[in-house]
Amino acid sequence: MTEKEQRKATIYDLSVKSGASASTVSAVLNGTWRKRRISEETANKIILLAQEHKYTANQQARALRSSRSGLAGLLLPIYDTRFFSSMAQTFEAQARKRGFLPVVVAGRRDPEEERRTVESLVAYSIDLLFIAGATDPDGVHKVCARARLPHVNIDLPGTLASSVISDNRQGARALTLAIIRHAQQGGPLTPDDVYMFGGRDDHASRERTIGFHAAKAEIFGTCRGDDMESTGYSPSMTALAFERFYQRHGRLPRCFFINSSINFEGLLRFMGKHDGEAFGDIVVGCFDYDPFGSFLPFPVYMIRPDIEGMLEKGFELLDLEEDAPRIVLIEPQLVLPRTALEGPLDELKDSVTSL
Amino acid sequence: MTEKEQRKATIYDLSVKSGASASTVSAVLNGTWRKRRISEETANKIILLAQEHKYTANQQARALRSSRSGLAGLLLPIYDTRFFSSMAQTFEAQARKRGFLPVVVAGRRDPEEERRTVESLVAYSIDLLFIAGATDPDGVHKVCARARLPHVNIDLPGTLASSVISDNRQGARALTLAIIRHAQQGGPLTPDDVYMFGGRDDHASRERTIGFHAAKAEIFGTCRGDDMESTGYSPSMTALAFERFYQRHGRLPRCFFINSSINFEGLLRFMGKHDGEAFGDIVVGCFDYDPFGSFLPFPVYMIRPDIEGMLEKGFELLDLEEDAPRIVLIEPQLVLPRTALEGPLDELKDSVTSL
DNA sequence: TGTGCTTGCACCATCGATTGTGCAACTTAG
DNA sequence: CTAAGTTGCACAATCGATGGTGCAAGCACA
Repeated sequence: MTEKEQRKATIYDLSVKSGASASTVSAVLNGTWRKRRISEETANKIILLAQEHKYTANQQARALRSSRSGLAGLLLPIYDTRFFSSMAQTFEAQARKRGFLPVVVAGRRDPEEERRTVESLVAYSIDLLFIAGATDPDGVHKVCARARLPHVNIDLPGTLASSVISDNRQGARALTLAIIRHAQQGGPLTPDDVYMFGGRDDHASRERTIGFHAAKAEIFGTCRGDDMESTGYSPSMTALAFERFYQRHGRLPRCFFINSSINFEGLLRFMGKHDGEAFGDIVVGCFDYDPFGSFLPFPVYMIRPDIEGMLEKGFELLDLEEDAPRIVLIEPQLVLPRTALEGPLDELKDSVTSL
Repeated sequence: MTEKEQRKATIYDLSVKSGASASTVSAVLNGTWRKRRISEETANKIILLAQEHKYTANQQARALRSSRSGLAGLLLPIYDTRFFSSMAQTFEAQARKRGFLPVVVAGRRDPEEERRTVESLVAYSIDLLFIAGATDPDGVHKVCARARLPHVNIDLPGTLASSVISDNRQGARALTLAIIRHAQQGGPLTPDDVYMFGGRDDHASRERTIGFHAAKAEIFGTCRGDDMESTGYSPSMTALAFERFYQRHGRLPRCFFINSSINFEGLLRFMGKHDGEAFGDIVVGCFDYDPFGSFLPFPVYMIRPDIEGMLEKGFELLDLEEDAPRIVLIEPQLVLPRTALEGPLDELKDSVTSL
């Protein structure tokens, strides 16, 4: 009787077995029973029964009635970047900690697809949405607003909802200073030796550009404008940019700033076609962290956005339910070359060797 | 009237506006209207109305009634490995293509948490589940069976449900042959120069070990057993294993096989503490692909599992609804050193530069 | 004109949980 | 011993979509 249930138990099954009404069972099992003045005795009996029958509430029914689904959404552009997959993992942990079931979806940097994707989340009446790196945050905002869906922007700000983002400007400045100083150890440097690749016309790229130029100005006193190649978030376009630079100058810049690990993959593709002489003495800064990237055969400084901090803050903002949108800056971390940071992997219970 | 709806439209709203009954509206909008002999005219009228009002069905209600939620689950151990995040991304695309909303969750390699996680998916009456790298696939299977939830194992086989996995043995053999041959170019090699790090007592590790030893036997004719360090899937334990080896031999093995990119991160940590002399002439094989890993300052051969192929096959198996579990092998790909493969990133619409 | 078939749709129970309301039974005060 | 308050619970409507069933109107045919 306890073992071989045919279907999943419902409150009605427990109601019959316990002699209490379904509403009583419901109240007991969702924790509102004190408010409903159910006796401790009745409650305990029902809780025991529920455990015996491995009762779990049908979330669809609960959601239908209460219009709270228990689902929390995260919209990413893509997954398979260290940055976004860390985001997914951290989001998962934090959402579950708060009692939500996380649903992570990708908009593939297509405004239309972003909106459709969010619509489909809305159809599941998700309770909240984190928008991380949408191409069109405000378009997504409108979909959310129509559905009265609480949401925050993460990492890339929108104007219509609150945003939690990295301090791109300061991070870029620190990163640029670090690579310039490192490169200067190999001999004097001119502004022309310091270049920037990647990014496009979004808020993050703009801020990083400002930080990049601010650092150059601090070191060199001045800085000309012709020191960037904006390639979008595309490995292949970035590879082309490196190739062009190489054709023009016979080498890569002594020292350069790469806008994200996606663009960094463009450098890899360039490297795949050339041998070491093309990049023997370069110093690279990348606004993103990837442990393998940190150990490439030249100094790589990286910036690790504080994903945990951003998401934590994002949940806080959602709890506050303010209506005036605001922007919160979170400081990222400068990671020195040849550094393998610990990560979520280290918290797993798997560390036990089987030998 | 079309613009400022207060709440999301329901079939009842459309029923009133169209003059048809709610059941007619429902039938029209879910495509069963021909079967119900609704006239084309009525159908068109309702479809138009639905578009005007941006109607989307409440999935909770639909799920409650029909007990099909439209959710498809993927259980991962963790996200932030290139392998699993690619898996998540590919799964997302394939699930959406098939009309499901993907829900990706992580069990963190803890059998208990895996089961709890799946229970929570069951509470949402998900329609199918992919189990990728569960620590206890058969435990998860039981939870699924109780809930009559169709499921397949991906990448790590179970005995109770069908599985789609990489051909670990052949992959490991090919990888081992590749690194040995490469290392032999630097001078003669003995079996003691060829080592294996990482993995534990799971099916994948066992098969890879067999392939590894098979390759050694092919080359050296024989092979002793003392050529492995099983460290679990933990970066820190792997780092320790490298450290121990280094303490004993004063260097790393000329040539070694790393069981996964997670273990590879252990090598990074080791490298972070040592300078180049500890690994000047090593040749490494890793059973996983990471583009940055491919460009480290020594030759790295990698195996890229065919994630797309595995998932595709997984969906096929679920469609078949066989009851006898079976195992399908998918061939992985050997990736030569210094190779930046194209990936999902390249399919994005983002390639346009803003300059 | 009556019988029987088809067309086109409406009615209504149902999925499982939530929640406002009602009301016995019991307790306490006067 | 009665009125007022408290305790402990049951009842029933409801969320939105689905699908079995029933039935009127229209038509063909004898």
